[in-house]
Amino acid sequence: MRIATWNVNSLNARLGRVEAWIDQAQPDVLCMQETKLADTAFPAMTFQSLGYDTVHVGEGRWNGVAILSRVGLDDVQAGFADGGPADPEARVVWATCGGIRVASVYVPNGREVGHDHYHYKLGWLARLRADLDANCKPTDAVAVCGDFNVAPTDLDVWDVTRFEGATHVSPPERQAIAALEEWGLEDVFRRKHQSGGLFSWWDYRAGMFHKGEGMRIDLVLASASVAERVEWVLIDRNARKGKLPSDHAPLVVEVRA
DNA sequence: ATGGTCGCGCAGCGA
Repeated sequence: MRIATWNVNSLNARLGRVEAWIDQAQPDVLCMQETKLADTAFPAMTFQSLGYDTVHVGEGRWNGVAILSRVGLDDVQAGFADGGPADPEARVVWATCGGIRVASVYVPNGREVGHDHYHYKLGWLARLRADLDANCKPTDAVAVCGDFNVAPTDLDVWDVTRFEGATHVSPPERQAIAALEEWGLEDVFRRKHQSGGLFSWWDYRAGMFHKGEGMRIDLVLASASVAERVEWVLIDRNARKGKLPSDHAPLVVEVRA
C-alpha cells in the first residue's frame, strides 16, 4: 500500500500536475493540503474517474485538506473530535483507508515566534495529540500525514544559522512533534534516511530550490504497526521542478500489506 | 542587484 502526502498550494492551480503525478506515482492513498477550495469546488469526479474515493474539508480561499483513496475510505472525521470547540479553519480530516487510520493535516504556519498565530499553532498541535488520545490507540494502525510546518531536527533545514529565532525550528514547536512521537508515532522518513539536506519544501523566491535551500516539514508520522511495515520512503523532488510547481514536493511511503 | 515568487483576486496579505 502506497501512501503519499502533498501540499499542493491550490488544487485549482495544480490540478493538471496532480493528475499527472497520480498517473505516474500510483498512490493508493493521497493526502493533500492547501487545496484552497470550497467543498463545492472540489473536483471529486476527476479523482473518481481515476479510481479514487475522496473526502475534502475546505473553506474556500485558504487551507483545505483532502484524502483520496483507492483502497476504501470509511469513518470520515472532519476536524478534531477531542471534545473541544470546532476549529474555524479547515486543517484536518481523518478516514480509514486499507485498514489504516489516516489523517491529512495542515498545521498552522505560525508566522513569527510569539505571534498570535504561533500560539494558535502550538495549541493546534496539542489538540492533534488530544485528538489521537480521544480516537485512536497507539496499538492501532495510524498514519498522520501532512504539512506540519515544523522541521523536527537541525538535519531538516538547509542552514541552521539562518533559522535562529525563527518559526518551524523553535523548541516548543519541536516539542509538540516530540509529543506526537511520545504518543506512539514515528517519523517514517527518518526511519529510512539518516542524512540531512533532504527537504520537502523550498521557498519560491531567490532560486532556493535550485540552490538546495529548503526544509523537511512534510511528514508521515506512523504508529509502530505501520512503521514496522514501511519498505521505503522518498520525497519526489521531480514534482517540484518544471512549470507551475507547488512549493512542496510529495512524500511517498510504501507499506507492506 | 540590498530584491528575488507564488496564489488569490484585484489590494495587499499570507506563505
